[in-house]
Amino acid sequence: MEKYDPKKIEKKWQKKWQESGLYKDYSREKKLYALDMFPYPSGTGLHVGHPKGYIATDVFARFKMLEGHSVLHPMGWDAFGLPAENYAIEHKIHPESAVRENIQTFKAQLEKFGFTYDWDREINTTDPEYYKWTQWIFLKMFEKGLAYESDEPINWCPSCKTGLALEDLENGLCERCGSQVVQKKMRQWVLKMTDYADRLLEDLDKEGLDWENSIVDQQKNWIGRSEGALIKFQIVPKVEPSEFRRSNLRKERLEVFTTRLDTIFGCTYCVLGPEHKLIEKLKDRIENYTEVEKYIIQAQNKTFLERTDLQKEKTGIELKGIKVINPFNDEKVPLYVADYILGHYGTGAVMAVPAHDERDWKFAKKYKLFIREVIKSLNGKSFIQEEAFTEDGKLINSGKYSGISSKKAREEMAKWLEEKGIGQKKMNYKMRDWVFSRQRYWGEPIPLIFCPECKKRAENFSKVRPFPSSSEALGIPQGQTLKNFSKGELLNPGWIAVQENELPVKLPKVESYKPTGTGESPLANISEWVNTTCPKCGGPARRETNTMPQWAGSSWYYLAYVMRGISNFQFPISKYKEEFKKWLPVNLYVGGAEHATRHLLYARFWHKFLYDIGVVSTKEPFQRLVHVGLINGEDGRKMSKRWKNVINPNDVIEKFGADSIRLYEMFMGPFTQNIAWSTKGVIGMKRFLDKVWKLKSKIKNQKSKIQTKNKKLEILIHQTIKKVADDIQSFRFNTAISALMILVNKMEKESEIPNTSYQILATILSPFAPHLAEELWEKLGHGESIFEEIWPEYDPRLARDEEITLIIQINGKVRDQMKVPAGVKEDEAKKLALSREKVIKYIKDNTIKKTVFVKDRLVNFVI
RNA sequence: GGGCAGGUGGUGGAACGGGAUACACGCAUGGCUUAGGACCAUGUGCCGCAAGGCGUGAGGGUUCAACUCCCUCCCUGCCCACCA
Repeated sequence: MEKYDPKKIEKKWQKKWQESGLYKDYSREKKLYALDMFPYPSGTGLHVGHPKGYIATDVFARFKMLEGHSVLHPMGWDAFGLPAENYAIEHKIHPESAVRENIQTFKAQLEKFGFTYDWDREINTTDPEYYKWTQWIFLKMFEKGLAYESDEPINWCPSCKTGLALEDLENGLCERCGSQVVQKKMRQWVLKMTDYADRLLEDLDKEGLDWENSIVDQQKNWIGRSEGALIKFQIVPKVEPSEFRRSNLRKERLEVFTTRLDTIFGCTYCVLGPEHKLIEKLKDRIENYTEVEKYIIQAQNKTFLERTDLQKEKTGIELKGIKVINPFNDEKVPLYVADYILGHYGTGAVMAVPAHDERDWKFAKKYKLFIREVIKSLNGKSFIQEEAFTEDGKLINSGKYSGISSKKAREEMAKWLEEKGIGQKKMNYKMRDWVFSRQRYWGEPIPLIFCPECKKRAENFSKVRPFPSSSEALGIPQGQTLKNFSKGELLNPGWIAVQENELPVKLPKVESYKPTGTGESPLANISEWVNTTCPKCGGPARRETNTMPQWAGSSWYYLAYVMRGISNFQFPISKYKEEFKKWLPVNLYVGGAEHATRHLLYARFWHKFLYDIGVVSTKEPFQRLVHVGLINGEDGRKMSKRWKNVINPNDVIEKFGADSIRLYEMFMGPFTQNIAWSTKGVIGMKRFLDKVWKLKSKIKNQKSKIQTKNKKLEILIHQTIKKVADDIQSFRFNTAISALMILVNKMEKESEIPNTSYQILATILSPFAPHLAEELWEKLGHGESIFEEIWPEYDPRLARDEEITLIIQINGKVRDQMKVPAGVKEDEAKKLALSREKVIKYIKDNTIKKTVFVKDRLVNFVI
């Protein structure tokens, strides 16, 4: 007999499958959209870790095809952004050709696995026809007032020479290159993601998503909603009574945010972050301003790392001459500046309650400030001089609120604040708006044009009708423009949207695509591209030269695959709505956990926006999300060039075949877990496939269905059909394969196997080892592909054993076992058990106090 | 410091509250062979000649019965981190 030679059969089937369009039957009633997080074609090629997720979706896709679904299973390239650009700079080639080369490498590698991709739907985020739509979505957001220009300080990476979103930092270092990030004020485009914070948070629970807890929690954590209150502390005016009226200082207030309003009677001082604007305003009144200024400069010079490193030691300085008034007890308390207060969270200022907050407690101890206890723990113990008590409890020393619970106090105090008009309940979020511009070449150009004339007009218009800055407060009907200006154009005077029919705004060719370092994108140097005319008034205007971040193109790509089914990205959007309805939401989304807080939040944000403007009809894009565990090097360390432990899938496929590596990566352990690679393990899979191959010689060609002579084999087959199906459905591939192995081991021991049994084996193995299964199928004389088959049905009665082994325990310890017919009754089982020699020996003359019987499982005698 | 996931043989790992270690790797012994990362058979948690005893990070608890549920603690990985 011929040997199993994966090299020979795999190429053959890969070619046939692609040519026959086997995967492109999209007409079936049942539909499934299986999606992988698409790769950055990075230049180093794939290592064996990358395809793990792709194999899983492929197994799932093939399984669903066998169950009669039309399956959409596409693949594409996320090719914009820093990795591609840095690679290009390093190798001194244009990013475009680098990307082209790398895609070729990646694609060649992927094709060897025999995936069910519909390559007709391949996408590439750097294709102008693709980013036309990335730009279009941005323009829609701009139009609705969700994009705004901002000069706020941003995180600047001096090495990558670009601004970074908070999400792009790792311990204060640039995630890409590890450089120290500095704060720099810069003009940026920012997307108002915080407008969607509540929906992004709540829909995680409300929309019935089938996501892993860990990822849901990470997102919730990142959004970081906390319920609290805003309180205005009046600043004590330092003026003579006669001047009081004239002074505008009397109106000066300090606004703080707290989640522990119930502790406010324990507020013995307040603290500002070094960035707080009030310091500058009160400059003249601060008696020790020189020292304060010194402290602030010091604090700002501290790098991100230093500020977090210095956790143990809290520093700060009092603003001498300034006091603020606690509205609840009219107490005048001192005001400090300290760098443990973050400028960007809440209002950048806190009321300090040292008795009930860890940080305030440490600070108060260090500077010997008064600590007043106002919350008593329910067990009454108090160690306020030893440590802060931060839990809820009962209020004391709190005027009329004394005696009530923390929870109730928060309610009532907030009500009081609102009545007095000096505060209110307020949600706060850790999540911030998305800094959306990058000062780099290799990204989508932001399709906006700056027109000085239109700026004047827009400003004049805004003067006539004062324009609120918050988009939700605008209340302008969707799509409507005022005096020809969209919401976005009025929010950002002078910035005019490129017309839809002018899209895409293509990236121009450029001499040097290296960052300029001045904070401007290299695009700024190309005057013939930058200088243009205003689409609104026709006057001279300039293009925006910033580009979009890498995350832009990946925030909607799952829609692009669907669009490719209809046309190659032509306008208008209405063309695609039906198709979106047909395929969305994505039924299965598989990818790395590292995207839990960035890509997945951005994509959900964009999807919700597209839902709001009527493009898609589901509130969430991804119905089921599974995260793939990493494959580490054989040494247990992360696979990387640095450790010389990288394994190229090509080499593995060359030696053992694609089916073996597919099988191995699914068998190595629980899918979501990180596990070290083992080439030995692949060998084991090759052995298994060899066995399956050789089993063919045992086929006894008989026509009848699973024949009854070999009842045990028949039962095992039915059990395996069920087990493999259940396990694939719940991503327990390792145990599915183990079940297949048990079946094969059993078949091996038989002298002959019915033809039908062998065909069932081939079918249920086919999602994992498609090439081998297809080859065997052909050899068995079938003209059609095995993937046109239907997943075999199992007989639920047969899937259960009819003879089972009943365990006999004495005092919970296993002492004996016996074979009995399934479904045996308690009395019968007891009688049988008690007649057994071993049982008699153990029981001797003890009395049986109790007997526990579990049907088809065990009988336990307690003596 | 917070959140999440984990801790089971020499290794990767199985196990609806019911036989701990399925399946695979490795190893050992024997066989086979024109010698290969081949194949076949048997064995393989620990102690013990055996009967038997002990075993799922540690300690407690619930239960007839705990890897599984509850409490306390230790350790590892990932994510977040002065978040008011």
